[in-house]
Amino acid sequence: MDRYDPKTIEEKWQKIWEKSEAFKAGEDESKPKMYLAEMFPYPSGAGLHVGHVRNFTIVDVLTRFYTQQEMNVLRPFGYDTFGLPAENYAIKTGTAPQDVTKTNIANFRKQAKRLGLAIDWSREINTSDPEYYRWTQWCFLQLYKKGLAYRKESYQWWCPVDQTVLANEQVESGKCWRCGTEVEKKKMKQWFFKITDYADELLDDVDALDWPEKIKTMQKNWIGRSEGANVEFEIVGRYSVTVFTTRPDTLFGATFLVLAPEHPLVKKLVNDKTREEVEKYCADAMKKSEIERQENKEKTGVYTGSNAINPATGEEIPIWVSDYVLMGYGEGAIMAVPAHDERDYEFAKKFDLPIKTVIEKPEDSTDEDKCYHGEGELINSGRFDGVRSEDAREQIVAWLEQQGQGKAKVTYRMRDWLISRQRYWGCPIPIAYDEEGNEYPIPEDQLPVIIPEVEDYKPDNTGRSALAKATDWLTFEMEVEDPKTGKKVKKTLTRETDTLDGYACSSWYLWRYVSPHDSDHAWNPDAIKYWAPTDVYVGGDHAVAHLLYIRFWAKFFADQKLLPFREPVKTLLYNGYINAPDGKKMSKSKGNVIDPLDVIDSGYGADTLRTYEMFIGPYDQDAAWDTKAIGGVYRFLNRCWSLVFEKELSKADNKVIRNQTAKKVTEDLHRRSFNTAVAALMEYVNELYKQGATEEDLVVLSKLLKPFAPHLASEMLEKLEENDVWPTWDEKALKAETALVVVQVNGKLRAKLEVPTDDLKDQEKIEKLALEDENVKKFIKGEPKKIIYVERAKILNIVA
RNA sequence: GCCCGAGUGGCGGAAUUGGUAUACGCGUUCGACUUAAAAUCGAAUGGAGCAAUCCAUAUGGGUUCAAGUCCCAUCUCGGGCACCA
Repeated sequence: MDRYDPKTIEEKWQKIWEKSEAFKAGEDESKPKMYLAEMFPYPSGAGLHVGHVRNFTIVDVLTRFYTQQEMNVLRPFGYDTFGLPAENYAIKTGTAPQDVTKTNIANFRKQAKRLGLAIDWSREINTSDPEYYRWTQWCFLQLYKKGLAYRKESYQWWCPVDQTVLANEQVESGKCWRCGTEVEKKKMKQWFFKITDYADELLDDVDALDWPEKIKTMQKNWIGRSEGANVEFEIVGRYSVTVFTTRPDTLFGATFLVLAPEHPLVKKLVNDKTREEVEKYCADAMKKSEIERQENKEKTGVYTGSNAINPATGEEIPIWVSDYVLMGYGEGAIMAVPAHDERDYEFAKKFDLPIKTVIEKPEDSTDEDKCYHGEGELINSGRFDGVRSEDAREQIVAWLEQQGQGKAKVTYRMRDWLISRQRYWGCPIPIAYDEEGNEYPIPEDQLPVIIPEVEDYKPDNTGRSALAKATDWLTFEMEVEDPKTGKKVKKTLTRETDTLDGYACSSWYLWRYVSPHDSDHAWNPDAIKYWAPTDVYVGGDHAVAHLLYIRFWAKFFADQKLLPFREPVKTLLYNGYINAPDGKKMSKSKGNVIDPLDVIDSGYGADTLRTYEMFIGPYDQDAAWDTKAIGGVYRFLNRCWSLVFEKELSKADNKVIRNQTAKKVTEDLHRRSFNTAVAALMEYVNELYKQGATEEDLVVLSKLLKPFAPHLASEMLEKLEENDVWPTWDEKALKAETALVVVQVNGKLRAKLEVPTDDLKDQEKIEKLALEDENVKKFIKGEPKKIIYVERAKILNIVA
């Protein structure tokens, strides 16, 4: 071999690893375990992109680092294969999604192997494999049994292009997350998971997670817990209406009520005079898209014709309808306190409604808004006058509870998780119906409900997926318990044609990895006990959706005693994107995509690509691809190769930098500072180039390099006849014989003293040396006022 | 509008506990090798100045022996939320 040849080296080692199944998770359960995973990819037709490489390499560097430290490491891999791209491709070309998926997986697997990833390939999973989705259906049934999977009719987000409903988490600024079309509201009967049952725990447990603050904040905002009260307002002569408020202390200032246009009571509150106008207003409001509603912040509304009674004052107040009140939050109705709420204030001004101040603005308040929404003393509030608003909240709620006109209430912004999709390429929901519409879960021993083959995958606006076209599959006979008589009867049933949101399939895959071939369990109880939860999970997407759902399922299955933990991911690393050289997002249409396979094949090889992507910057920040900078990394690997294969060994003693480098790289990997770890290796190599290297220097280099450039490092270790066990360092060897002490006068650098390391303890000696220094003398007139010496920082500051 | 995060050379970035600002890499310049180029190797590289030195971490203040790091205000950029009562 004449020079560093990545192609030959990489092919050689990839074959060796494949043959020896080098990365199978260890089975010796006496060793400490480490379970790492990336967010499994959706295998698109385009193959791997540089973002995947960054994501996978982070996991790989840590996998190899912990493996070299002789831990038991589990690093599996899989594919998230249900979803729209495969189905849309099938609609266009007529190829079955099953076949498209197979081809794409084969391509992804091949490409991932060319990166030299330390994957336990015996654990590969694929969410559209019937052996996998059988257990997704089983998970659904567990939730169903406990009442946490249920059907209800309500207004839902509907994407008119993809012809399916969407979860709240999949609507981004009023648009479909997949195709960008403005979503519409459609009233439909749909399946939900009752994630709101876990709202409190999901919120309370966030703080303790070793996750990025950004993600934690987003989850907290998403859950959006508000404490307040539900208050009953009697409607003159008839029913009552319930409103939610976070400010029960302002009850005396409630001068009107506002209902959302969708509120069911609106119909009953109108009279012959107001009916026409109210009905028109509500119809218009519901026709508007969410974007239109958000853009137009000018308040609109109409009077219903009915009045309510303020339970605090006994006064009659009008009931209005307005689209600034949202049906989906709280009770879909509010008590308006225009003196202390900006939105209510605007509304009152526009429609000339009374404004009554009930909280006195403190004199020192700098709040200049027209309505004061801070705290203060109550006024115009009967016997609560003079009470601080903070205290009045509790007192007024207590008083309402006594009267039976209200109670303390916690409301969440988060809604239940809508899981129905009117699409073909998803996991069928294991439910069937009789002619009366009664639900029957498919028994667990009859799973999986297999996706039937159809001719035409196209959805239509019937609200049913293409599964409805598989008539042989759609209806079947099953022995069931009759809901009225309780007797076993044979019935002809019709299957549910909705499929599950893909996020359901990915909500439990981290547990399938521990026993991917277990045909009796979704996850094997012993294996899950040893491996789970996941120690390090790496991804750059799904801050609220996926990462909230896996937490929800973990808590649910923990309650069923099926999981021994309540949080599925200990440490989350949220990696940044890799953008095009121009700083913009890479996209096919802009033609600025860097293909990682091209980079490898151009001669750089996978090791250079991996090391470059780790060196490009902090892993959690976005970075722009730099076509030139990758050459620097290639040069670095060439120098590593050259040190082992070309250069003569030297007798030079590089003990200090060798030990320092081992320590630095180890510590940097522990704190996930991959870019500085590579920089430390570069410094070390530069030093070895200058000083010459001993065999031990090279062994340490190869071992430290292996997580980043595993093929090259393996080649180097083979030549050196060494194993890859992670090097330790000698604390005593970290210090050179002499050390540099920086001398400052009044905080400015004036001299550098080279002193024997042993003298660092001796402040007097160092002071003496410093004061004798010619340059230091120039800046000191007379006696120094004060001298500060910090041994740890090796700095001496003279205050003159 | 509200809530976070960030602003350091020509560029990507480093500085982990308040302690030598600019590690490492790119780019640029010079030199060696070469008929030449590429590759490689070596050296220099924040600004001003012959130099001593002075000035520089978005801007303006403050705390401290010492501030990129802590505090206050302002500006700019990025992200999240956004009529959530």
